[in-house]
Amino acid sequence: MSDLSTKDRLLDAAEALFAEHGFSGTSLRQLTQAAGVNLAAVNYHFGSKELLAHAVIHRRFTPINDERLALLDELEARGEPTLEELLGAFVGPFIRFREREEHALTNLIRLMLRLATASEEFAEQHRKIFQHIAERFIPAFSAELPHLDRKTFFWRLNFTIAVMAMSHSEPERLRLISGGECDPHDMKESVEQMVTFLAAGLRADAPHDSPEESR
Amino acid sequence: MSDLSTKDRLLDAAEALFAEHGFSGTSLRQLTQAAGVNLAAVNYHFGSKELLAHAVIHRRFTPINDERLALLDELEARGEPTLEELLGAFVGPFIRFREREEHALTNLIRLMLRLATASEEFAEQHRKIFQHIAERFIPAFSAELPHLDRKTFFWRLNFTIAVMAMSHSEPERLRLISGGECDPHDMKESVEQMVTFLAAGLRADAPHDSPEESR
DNA sequence: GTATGATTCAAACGAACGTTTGACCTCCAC
DNA sequence: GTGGAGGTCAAACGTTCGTTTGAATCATAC
Repeated sequence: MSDLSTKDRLLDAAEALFAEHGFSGTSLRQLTQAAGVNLAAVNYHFGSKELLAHAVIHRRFTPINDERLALLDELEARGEPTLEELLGAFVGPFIRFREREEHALTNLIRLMLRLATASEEFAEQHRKIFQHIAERFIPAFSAELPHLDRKTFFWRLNFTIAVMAMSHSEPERLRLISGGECDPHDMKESVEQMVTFLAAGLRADAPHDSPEESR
Repeated sequence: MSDLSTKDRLLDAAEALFAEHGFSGTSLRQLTQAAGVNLAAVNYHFGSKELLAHAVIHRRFTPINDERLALLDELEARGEPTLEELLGAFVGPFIRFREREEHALTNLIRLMLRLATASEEFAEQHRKIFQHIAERFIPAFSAELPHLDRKTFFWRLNFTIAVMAMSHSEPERLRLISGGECDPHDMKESVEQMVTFLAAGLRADAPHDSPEESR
């Protein structure tokens, strides 16, 4: 059927099935059958069902986050980047990944959201993956939003992450609420809409202009 | 332990456990034990594990959505509402629910997001729950954003829903990325930050000022 | 008190689960 | 060709799953 290795076929099948039916909702028998490999292959190659899920996450997010950091390096080497450029580096790698593999990212982010609440061990793993991203992007965004107090800054950064995550994890809701008028898979439109909306939200004046705390 | 009916105790336990471990990750044995009722009670009162999940969703969202519609009625009776007032009616009932029952809403929205992708039947059920909300709020928001073409309007409405859903379903990420500086459970702050951010994003000029399509 | 319907209970049903095992391939080094 | 490591395989392990059953218990009406 395919010339991929057993390992890769398991990762591909796991990515799709875990996202569709959840971690516990997917049995190793379904999974190995979908991958066209033997039932015992999961435990042979990955050690357990749980470690397979970790491997699925890491395979995808490592290159995406590397690209985000590389883009930020590039921007900062050219001088102080604009807010729009920063947002482009923040969301762009996800968009380009989706252009190459349409459904993989949706599956991946759904899986991520599900596993994050599944166990402390998963949460800790995921925290590690995004630590470098936070360390680099928080100061960069902060420098472009000097009028915001720290609290407001973090609230809005969290909103930004929410928009990104949900846009990728639940793309079909856009089609549904728009009555089919919008195409969530138009990647050029997606990044334009996201950056415009988020830039305006981030730039707005802080809600309480005379904060009693943390300026 | 409590004077609640068997039905209510099952709904409470299901809401918490489904959200924490997922639908398939929660066994009826765990669930009935947590509720302090007999294993057979789920099938006796609800018919099946799946129908119990439906009941959990409906019990909570029906009053919340009723309150959202009532607030909109009230606003429209007083004349044309501002964008901030509309956002207040859109997000307020969730906030007030969370003030009463701290963890219930987080559990509920997580469950909703998980079940939405679980099966076509679930998705259809959920579509029905929000149909009236869409029918009433879309024209109201649209009237306050006359400068937006229809496509841009729907993209941003979807972003708005994303911010609401994720803020409630993953409150702890805000605390994490802010290094503990922000309190996601400060409800007054939450609604202020959300409304300010979303209003600015919604009001921004459309990304392509000379759209070749749908004005 | 006794009949009746609603509810709860312990026990059991067959099916499916994640994991382990040991035999069996395959392929390259020697 | 012989040895051994890496990989695959069918089969079985004990456990847990959602659901069903039929008897026991409860509340209410007569």
